[in-house]
Amino acid sequence: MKEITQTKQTRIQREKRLLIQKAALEVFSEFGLRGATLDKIAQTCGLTKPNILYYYASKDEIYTEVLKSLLEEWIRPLKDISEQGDPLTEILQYVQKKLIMSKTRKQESKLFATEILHGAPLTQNILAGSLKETVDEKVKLFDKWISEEKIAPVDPYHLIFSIWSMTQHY
Amino acid sequence: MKEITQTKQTRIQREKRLLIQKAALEVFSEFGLRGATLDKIAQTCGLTKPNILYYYASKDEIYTEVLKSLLEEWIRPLKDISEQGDPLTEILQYVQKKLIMSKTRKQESKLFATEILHGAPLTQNILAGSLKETVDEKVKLFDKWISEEKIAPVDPYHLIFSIWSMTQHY
DNA sequence: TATTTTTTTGATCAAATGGACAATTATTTA
DNA sequence: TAAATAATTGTCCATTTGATCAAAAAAATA
Repeated sequence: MKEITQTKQTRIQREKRLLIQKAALEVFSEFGLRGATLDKIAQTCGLTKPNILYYYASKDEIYTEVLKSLLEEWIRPLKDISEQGDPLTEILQYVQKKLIMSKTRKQESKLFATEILHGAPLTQNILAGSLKETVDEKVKLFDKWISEEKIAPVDPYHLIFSIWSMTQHY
Repeated sequence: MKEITQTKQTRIQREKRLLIQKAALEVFSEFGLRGATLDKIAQTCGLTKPNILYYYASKDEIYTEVLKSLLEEWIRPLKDISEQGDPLTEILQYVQKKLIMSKTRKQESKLFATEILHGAPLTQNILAGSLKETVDEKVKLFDKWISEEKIAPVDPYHLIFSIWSMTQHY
């Protein structure tokens, strides 16, 4: 059965898919989308190339999947900034979360940064939607905080971007 | 004559080499080292693939050359920070220079950032030497300024790195 | 202009790589 | 345990791509 529906996944399917994703993250983050080969991924997870293609239709599909799950986790800290909380506390918490992530998750960090840098060849849809939406939402919140004189009057986009870029490279 | 000595370059050699470098920068910055193909570079500059290989021995050699000339120009602002000048003025000038560069030289900026991010596959030697040397030199200068209480006591590495990462992505 | 040197290109190659597929093996289910 | 389904693999293919080379064209030089 080529169609793998999400309703009933075999134990093996779950295990192998995870195995592939993990290996793919490793290889993609080191060599990039085009530098990574199915052979390398196969070798990394100890599977055969055709076996990998039994679980994923193509290399691009693996890449997209890895990036999608990565993305969700990666913008969560931004999403977590709450309107209810104290502005300074919220922002510092965000910085701290991002710092921890980029320190403990080097591979993910690198892959994410590369994607952003290169305009996300395959992810533009995902990124454009999810990320931009969240950013825009938080920009509004920052604007509100500024108008209430709770934080200094800075360009909200610039603030988010600054934090992002500085916490990205550690 | 395969050996192209730097002593006597033909007019054509000078022209074509520049043409290739320019096209290569364009293609490399968009697709990365492994994503860029000789065909794409050839197409971009309107030459034939074998013709390009008449001027450069390999794709890697083109990449290295492009990056080498890029690098020199790119760390110049950091080098320009002078011990004689006023600390704050010097640092702000550096920020301004970097900002202008990353705004007007998007391709270079992207390629440089990608290199740093991925540990500079082919450039490690160049980068390790030239860049690290300059950074270390300026770190010492910052330490001196701090001990003289001319600037706030921050981690010099962190300061340089912060400025770099923030001014890199515009 | 004749000769030499440089430049260009068409044809071609070998290696790498993404992917297809039928056959085989393992696992699940009836 | 027999049948059905899922998982695995060896083999093969088509395309891409970096690189070669000999021959032709262009340019420089004597």
